Amino acid sequence: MGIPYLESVTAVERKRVIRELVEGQESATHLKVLLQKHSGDDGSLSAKELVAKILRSFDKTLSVLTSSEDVNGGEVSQILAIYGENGSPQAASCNDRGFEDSGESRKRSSPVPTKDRRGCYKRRKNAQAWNEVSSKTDDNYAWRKYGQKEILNSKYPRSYFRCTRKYDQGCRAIKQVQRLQESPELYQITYIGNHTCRDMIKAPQLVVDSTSPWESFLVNQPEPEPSRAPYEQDHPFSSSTPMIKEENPKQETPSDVTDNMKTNLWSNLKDFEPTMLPSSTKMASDNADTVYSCTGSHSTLEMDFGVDSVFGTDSDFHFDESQFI
DNA sequence: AGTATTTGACCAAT
DNA sequence: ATTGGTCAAATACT
Repeated sequence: MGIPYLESVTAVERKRVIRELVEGQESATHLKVLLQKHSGDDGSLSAKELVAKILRSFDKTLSVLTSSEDVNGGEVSQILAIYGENGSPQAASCNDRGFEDSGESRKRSSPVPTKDRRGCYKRRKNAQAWNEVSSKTDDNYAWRKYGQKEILNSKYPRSYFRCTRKYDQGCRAIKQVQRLQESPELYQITYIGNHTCRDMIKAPQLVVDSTSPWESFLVNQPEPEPSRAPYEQDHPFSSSTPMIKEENPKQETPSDVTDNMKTNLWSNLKDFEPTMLPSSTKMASDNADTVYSCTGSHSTLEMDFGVDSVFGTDSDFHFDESQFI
C-alpha cells in the first residue's frame, strides 16, 4: 500500500480507502477472536501469527494515512476517531446549550408532543477512542445508557452510554456497545474519552500498552480490562481508576446490550468515595475524555474548563483539553 | 421519591 | 436526504 498512490487520490477516495481498511481490520480482529475461542493449540498458532501480522499491517497503513493528513483536514481523523486513532483533541463547544449541566433534569418548555427544540449540541470529534471486542459489556465503571440506535446494515442496535459521573464530576467518558453480527455473543465496545471522575488518585500507574489499538483489544480476556486509549498521553487524572461498579455478573440476555446494565449495583455504592476503592476488584480502565460540555458545575477536581462555552463556536480551537482533564 | 432506562425527536455531519 | 449521536419526556425500577 503505497502512499504515493494515495496521494494522487481524492480526499473522498482516501476516506473510502480508510474505511475499507478499518473494516478489514475489524474483520481480522474478529477472526482473531474466533481463533482464540476455539483454538486448539495446534495449527491455530500459525493462524494467530497470521492474524497478528494482518493487524499490524492494517495498523501501519492506517497510521501512515492518518498521519499524512489529519492535521487540519480532520476528515480522516473523524473516521478514525471512533476506531482508535487519535486526532487533535478538541473541546466541544456547545455552549449554546446552557443547560448542559443540569443533566437529565432538563425539561422542555412545552411538555407536549410538539417538536421540541433541544438546542444544539456539538458532537464530539477527535476524542480519544478505542475499541475492543468482549463477551461482556461491563467493565468496572458505572455507565448510564442515554440512547440506542439501529445502525444501518447492522442487525443489532448500538447502545450509547455515558459515565454516571458526568454531571456530578464532569466525567466525559462515553462508550458505545454493539453486538457483532457475526458472533452475537460478543460485543464491540467503543470507548470514547477518558474518565475524569475522581477516584483516580492512583491513576498514574496505568500502563501504556503500546500495542496498536487494533491489536490491543484482546477479546475474551478473563479479566475484562479495557485497554487504555492507544497512543495517547495520559494526563494526570486520567484514569484507570475504576469506578467500582459491579454490574451484575450474569451475562445479559441476548436481546441487546442494555440488559446487562440494568441492575447496576451502583445503587449500593452511591456514596462511594474514591478513596476507598476496592481496588481489588477487577478494574477496567477506560479512559476517556469526551466531549460535550458537561460542565458540571462544579467542584471537585474536575477541571472542566468551561472550555466549551468559553471558546464557544465550534471551531476547533487548538487546545488540548484532554491534557488537563 | 429518587434514579435509571426507553424511545422518538432533534441535530450534526456527510 | 440519510445516518448516527444526543436529548429529554415518559416510563420503569428501586
